[in-house]
Amino acid sequence: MSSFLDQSAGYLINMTALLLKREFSSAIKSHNIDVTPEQWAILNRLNENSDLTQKEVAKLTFKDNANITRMVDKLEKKGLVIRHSDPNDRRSWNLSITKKGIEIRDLVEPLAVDILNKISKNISKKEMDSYNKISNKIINNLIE
Amino acid sequence: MSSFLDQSAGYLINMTALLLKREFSSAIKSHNIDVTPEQWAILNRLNENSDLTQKEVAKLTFKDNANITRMVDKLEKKGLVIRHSDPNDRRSWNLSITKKGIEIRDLVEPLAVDILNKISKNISKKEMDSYNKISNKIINNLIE
DNA sequence: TAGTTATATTTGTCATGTTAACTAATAAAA
DNA sequence: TTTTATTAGTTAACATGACAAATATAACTA
Repeated sequence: MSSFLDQSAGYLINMTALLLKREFSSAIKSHNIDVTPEQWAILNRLNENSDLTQKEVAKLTFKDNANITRMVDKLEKKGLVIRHSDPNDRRSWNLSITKKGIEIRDLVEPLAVDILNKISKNISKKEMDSYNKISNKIINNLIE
Repeated sequence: MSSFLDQSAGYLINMTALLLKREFSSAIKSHNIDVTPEQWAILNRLNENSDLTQKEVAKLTFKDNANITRMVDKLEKKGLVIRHSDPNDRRSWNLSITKKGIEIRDLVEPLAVDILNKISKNISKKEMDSYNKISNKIINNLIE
């Protein structure tokens, strides 16, 4: 016996995200790259925007400040990110990605693209556009 | 500057699941119910099927055996689940949900339904059906 | 039957997500 | 300017997820 919830959007969203993250992690690992998907997301933001504060990274990644602290600690230890003191506000850090950080970011990007291709199998571009549009609607319904 | 990945299916799936889980957790907490969404998922399975082993629960919930051990520990401590020794295989447990477990499960179900309604705002039934269908396709692409 | 292999669960370790409490620094108000 | 409130970041505690190793039992095979 199985619940009607098993085919609900909630269940499916959760399942999809779980499998997707598993796939991404394992792709990164199989290439012997020492970074997690979450750490990569941070590297990505810092690659796009230099001198973000931790708070700004938290906002961009929809994560908690406390998490960012810990993850930046790890990224700093690995030499992928540097904390610079902010001359205007001694409470905050300006973060920058290192050369090594950029290298790692660039190594992972094609793996992300591969996975995007993999999940799109048997799904037309039109369908995927519609899927993404509805994802955005759901996100907005949850953010409000 | 933002990456093309920000509107990719991967990013959106991840974001949707994150917000959805946050919403669910906070709904449960705001009703002062002492259970996590993941624990509720287990209660749900045991409510549908009695005498599942931990391995079976793990398979149904797509989780790790080790995680199930720990979550069942917590559910047992709270008196929501009982471990019965399996007469045919002394390695495994047969799990059953308690009366209190069923009560908790039943309290949370309407909250899950509320959230399903909330995320469906401005999305037609037809659109949502298509969304779910594509979710299933993506899941299959990831499971293969 | 003895020895090997497979299985179900447990335990430990590490990363992340959530929450609360805390520190230091800035901003606002009296 | 002194007090008060807010803000950025840190730390600690707990739950989950992934992974590896360990234990006990079951199943298989020579």
